[in-house]
Amino acid sequence: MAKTSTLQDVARVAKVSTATVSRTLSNPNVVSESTRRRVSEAVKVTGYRINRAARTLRTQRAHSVLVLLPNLSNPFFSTILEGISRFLSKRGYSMLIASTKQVHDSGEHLIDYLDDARADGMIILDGGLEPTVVEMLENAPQSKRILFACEWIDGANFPSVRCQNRQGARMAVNHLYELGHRRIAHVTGPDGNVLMQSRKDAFVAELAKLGLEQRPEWIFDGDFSLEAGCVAAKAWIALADRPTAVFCASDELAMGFIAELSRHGYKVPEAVSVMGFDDIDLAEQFIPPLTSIRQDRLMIGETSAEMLMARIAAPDDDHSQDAAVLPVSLVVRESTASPR
Amino acid sequence: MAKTSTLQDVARVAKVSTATVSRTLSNPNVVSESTRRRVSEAVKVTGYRINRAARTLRTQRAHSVLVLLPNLSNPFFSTILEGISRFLSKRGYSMLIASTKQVHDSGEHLIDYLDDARADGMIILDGGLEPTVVEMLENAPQSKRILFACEWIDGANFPSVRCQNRQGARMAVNHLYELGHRRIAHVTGPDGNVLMQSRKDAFVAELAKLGLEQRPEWIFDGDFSLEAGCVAAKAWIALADRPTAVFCASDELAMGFIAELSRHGYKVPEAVSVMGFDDIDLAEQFIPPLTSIRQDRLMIGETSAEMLMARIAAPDDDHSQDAAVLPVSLVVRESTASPR
DNA sequence: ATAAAATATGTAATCGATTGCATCGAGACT
DNA sequence: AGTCTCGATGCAATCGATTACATATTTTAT
Repeated sequence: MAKTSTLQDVARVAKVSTATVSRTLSNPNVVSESTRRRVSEAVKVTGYRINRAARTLRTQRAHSVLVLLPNLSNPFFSTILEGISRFLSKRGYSMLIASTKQVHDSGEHLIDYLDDARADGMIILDGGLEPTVVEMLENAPQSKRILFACEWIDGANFPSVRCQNRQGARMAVNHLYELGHRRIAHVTGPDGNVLMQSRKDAFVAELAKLGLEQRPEWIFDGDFSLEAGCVAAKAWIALADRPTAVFCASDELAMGFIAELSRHGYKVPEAVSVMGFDDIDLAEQFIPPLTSIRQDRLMIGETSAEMLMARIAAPDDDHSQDAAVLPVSLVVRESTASPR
Repeated sequence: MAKTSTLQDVARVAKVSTATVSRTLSNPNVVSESTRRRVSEAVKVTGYRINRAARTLRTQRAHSVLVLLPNLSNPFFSTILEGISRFLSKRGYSMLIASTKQVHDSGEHLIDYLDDARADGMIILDGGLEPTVVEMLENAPQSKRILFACEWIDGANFPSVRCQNRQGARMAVNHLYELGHRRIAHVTGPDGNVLMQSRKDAFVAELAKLGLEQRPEWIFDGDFSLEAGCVAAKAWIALADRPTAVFCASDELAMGFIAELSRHGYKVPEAVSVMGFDDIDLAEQFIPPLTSIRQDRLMIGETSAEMLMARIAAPDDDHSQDAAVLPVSLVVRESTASPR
């Protein structure tokens, strides 16, 4: 059972120094054509694989990126990860995954991942970090290698990739308005969440702009989850004076909302139009198929990875303005209709 | 901006050798109480963080594990990842994620991850690897640090963690039988998949055992996806002589099936009882709430991580019989009922 | 033809932590 | 007192790749 071979082995076989082998591999155009061939041959013969630990130690580059999720079991993130991973693997980078909660519970600090040469950069998909953690990240010498995606931290100066949340909410309201709805409710995301705030603010502003009636009891506090959608549905049912349409801040909310309504005998969109946000895979197969605001999660992932890599490659360039805002689009399906 | 400090720095501050610092950190009981205190103090003062690349290089232990998925954007895996990550982070290990397809496309070999000191072990959630790849993995010197979870490779000798697929299928058939169904159909997983095979075999065997009628056209070829469920539903509708119940090999299949039926005006469970397999989060909120076979994905993850770590820690022990088969349970909801 | 410049390659230090071996001092035993 | 043990610590080699610098060789310019 052959131990995995090293640069030395390759050098010996190719009858050159390790320096030459190393150069052949990382900077082929500085070595002559003939040695290049000899070395390539030797690499093949020995089955050489670079030892990443050694390279990392010497170059201080881990060639890997950490992706931080609030919660690993949330399927919302899977496509984003796919996008990140695609970009990274094209560049020979690996993807580490951790959840903020677990890192915290295990007594580690987030910054350790950058500190201890495990990762070169960090993509954070969690806008709900504690202020002390945020402050630590901002003041860390590695703060330039941190990027937020989807969510972000208000007031902090990290680059971020996000979708047009306000625009999405506006599109939602206008879609419902054009169908003829004049009494429109909203189920929000979790308290304090930046996405929920953007979407809610834009929702309120758009209602105002259209001159629609607004009532406090037509805004239901939620948290993006199915359960919260159910709770909101109960609240809607309990209203004496019910809105004819509901814009939910996430597809899961909308699904929970519809599910709960259905348990009480209300049909969508006949009794009420309901729409979501995100356009997750299942939205199309839900009954009724869900009208939603689509965000391109694959692109969010790819863009994040690309921006982070650029910052890692050139940390001193001015990236301070970096903030990609990706477009959203309205996907009309069957959960919305004109009020009867 | 302080460069991150090294063992040398700590040693200097504590006025001991680097050897002593290293021992204090990794094997505290061989150093005296007093130096232990001095070193701890120095660690705190300097803000020392171990450099993992250096440690990996020296010890040949990366303290990280690679998890391989067939497809990153499949939300089925997220809870499993959560389970794996929980266990790993407890042990100070990191989790790398990659998809078999991407690794393949980027021209790398799977085994490279173990070869190049990036990961100490590998959990593979993809039973659909190409035979040449499987053969390479089997013959690699690192083959003892590979484990399959959920899916596995028939004929290969890797340890694995899986759920009781046959038992689950039996429970499904019996549930439908007890409701009074005598004409039961099955929508399978993808061709060649080990899960689909187990579930289908057990389905067929159980029908036989109960003496129920079997017809080739009552077995619909699927692939675990929503779309395949829709296709199967169309096929069901086209049948002259329809089964009264359908056992789908995955929840997504069942959802697609039900969604398509609903588009054609058929209601579940009135027109036909439908059940799934997996009990994904959404099953409960689907309309109608889905009867399913529940597998504990968190436990699959944790068990996998635990078994793999044991093999990494003691590669020479005999683990050849290792195969954990985790229990499944029937969750009855509203998508199944007695035939009218 | 000769100096200067450009190209190709080798030598050896280095990244930071671990660990086998050597050393030293203190207590135990005869 | 002399020898032996044992615990605590230090010295220095080591893991494998990269790279500044030195050296040797070839090309170009004058």
